[in-house]
Amino acid sequence: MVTITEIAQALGVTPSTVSRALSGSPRVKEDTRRAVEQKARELGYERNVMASNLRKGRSDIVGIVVPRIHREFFSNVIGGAEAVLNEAGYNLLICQTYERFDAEVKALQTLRNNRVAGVLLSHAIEVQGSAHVKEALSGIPLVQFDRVFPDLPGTKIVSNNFEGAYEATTHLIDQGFRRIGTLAGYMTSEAYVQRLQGYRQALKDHGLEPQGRIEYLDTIVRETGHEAALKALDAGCDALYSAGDFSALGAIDALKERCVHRFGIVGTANESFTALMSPSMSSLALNPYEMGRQAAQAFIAGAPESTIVVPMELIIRESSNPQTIWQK
Amino acid sequence: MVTITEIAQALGVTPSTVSRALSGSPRVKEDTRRAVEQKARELGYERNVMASNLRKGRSDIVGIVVPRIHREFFSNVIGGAEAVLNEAGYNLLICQTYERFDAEVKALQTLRNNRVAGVLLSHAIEVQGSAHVKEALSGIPLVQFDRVFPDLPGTKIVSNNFEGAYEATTHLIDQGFRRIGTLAGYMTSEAYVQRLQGYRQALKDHGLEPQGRIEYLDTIVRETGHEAALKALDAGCDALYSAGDFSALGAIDALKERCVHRFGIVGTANESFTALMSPSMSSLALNPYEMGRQAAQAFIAGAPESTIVVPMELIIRESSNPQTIWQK
DNA sequence: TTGTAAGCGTTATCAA
DNA sequence: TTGATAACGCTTACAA
Repeated sequence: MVTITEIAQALGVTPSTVSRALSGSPRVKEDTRRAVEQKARELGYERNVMASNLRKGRSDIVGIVVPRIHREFFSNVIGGAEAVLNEAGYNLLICQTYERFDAEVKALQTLRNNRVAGVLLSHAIEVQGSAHVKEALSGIPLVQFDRVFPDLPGTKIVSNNFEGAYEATTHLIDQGFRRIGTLAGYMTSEAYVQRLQGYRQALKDHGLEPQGRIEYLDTIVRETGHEAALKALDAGCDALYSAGDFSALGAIDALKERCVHRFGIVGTANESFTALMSPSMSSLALNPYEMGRQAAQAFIAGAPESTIVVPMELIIRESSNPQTIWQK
Repeated sequence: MVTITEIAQALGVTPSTVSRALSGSPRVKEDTRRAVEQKARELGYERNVMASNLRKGRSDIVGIVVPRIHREFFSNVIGGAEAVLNEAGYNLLICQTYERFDAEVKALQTLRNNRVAGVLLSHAIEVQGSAHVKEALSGIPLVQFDRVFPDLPGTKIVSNNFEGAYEATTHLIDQGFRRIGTLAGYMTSEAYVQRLQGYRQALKDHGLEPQGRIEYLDTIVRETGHEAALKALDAGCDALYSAGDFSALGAIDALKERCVHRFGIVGTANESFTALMSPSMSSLALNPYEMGRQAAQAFIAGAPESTIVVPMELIIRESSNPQTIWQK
């Protein structure tokens, strides 16, 4: 492995000069710089990142902590962040928590131990408070996205969940549905809370506040969506706004089992399967690639205390059309 | 940031002793070790990984290079590798190539510059030869998986593509289909070549070698699958074995457009949308989690020159049933 | 069992 | 514009 010392010896200068030349310092004669670059290429020199990082006291790695990379939302956030960060000379170290609290703790410790330059974080569902983050990341720039804790420092990147859910619910009302329930996700997450509030507000503004409980909490996966939808059918619902696509998928399972007529569904996240299903699923699309870009930019810009809202977009497909026939 | 020197001072010993105590060396008195561990906890010490790595000449990061993380195959490989590597004290640095050659080159350079302990690699489709890998990774342990170059050193983890494609094609024959085409992927990749050979062998063994060309190369995404399927229909095919799920999806688009009867399709990879579609898609499942585990274990074991075959499994659903009705 | 000392390769500070 | 020097924090021969 070639070092700057060897380059220096070959050229009869000191390592300091070589270091300056290679890191683009202005305090180097143009001739010298060219000679150094030439020789470095010739010898196949590559900077030892570990040594450089040690000396500089920081690494060029940015950690991103997500529940699971195979969720399209998160892989697209990663794509957006990666595009911006690579451009700026950073590398992305991806950690998955699989929605578990201890995995999130471990991931943050690992990142801290590796002295990462910053952390982009979307919390695991199991996480209820932010103490572990404060402990693990003091001094390390933090940007939260999607699932954020307001009491943590740094930039937060969120969707306009309230407005989005309001629009999705209003769309169901416009389609003629009148008893609209919701599959509401976990109330430990701000995003889900806001979607629930947007849903409620839409009903209220249209004079459709429900009799009886047709809000189903803690539904986020297919199975729980299925169970909740069966209850919703029994409760006389004719539509559901679901705060997630997978729970909406479970609900559709229930509709098909019962061969229901005139029932509307809108999911949230616009996972690609929503377009592939039959009937296809209407869904409130997030904008993950843009959220990833914004998160990375906020980190690079130095993460001032702020909240950036990335708008959602309602994608209308067959599942919110009253004419749609639900059968296997 | 607390250092071993501070711990040493606090205890009246030297940094070497602290270092030994914390890294589990046997050359330390049990009392001393306890005292050191105690004090380290007390002061909130965390090893500076950058310094440690510099001194040891290697990092505890393993790089994994994949085309795209949101493909379920790859995110599951990553999950399997992660499980094994975390257990062994390594961290995973994930790089995406988006199927582009220059991104693969850049990723390998980045990993080399970071002095990663090893690299797990599945090549981008654009990559035609292995010279760039040899150049970038000389001296770094390499494990290839799925898309491998036989001429590179190190362990290769592959699927039994020939046997799998043979089984998938035979299944279509058993279902009564007689003029079976194939959407064959890119012949620059061993995996696709072997699937094509398995398909051909199955036809041959059943006396069904086709008249005319019904092998469609370079089909891997939905659009090209759609185009190829239209040609296959015009060529009188009554079934298709597709070496990928996305191209099979495009083919199904074509079947639905033409409202075809009695047409069988089997895809490859068992992406989760295959189960969600209607009609659902039969698919030749890979075993990505196991492949990731095997790749990581091969790296840890020291990657001898060998090839590990992970078996595929045919998942039979509606698309290969002659009774299935194809309509929108 | 512990201490001494050197050095991993780079960069920052100061002086020339 | 360049050089000398020290230091980042840790590990590891070797010596005691």
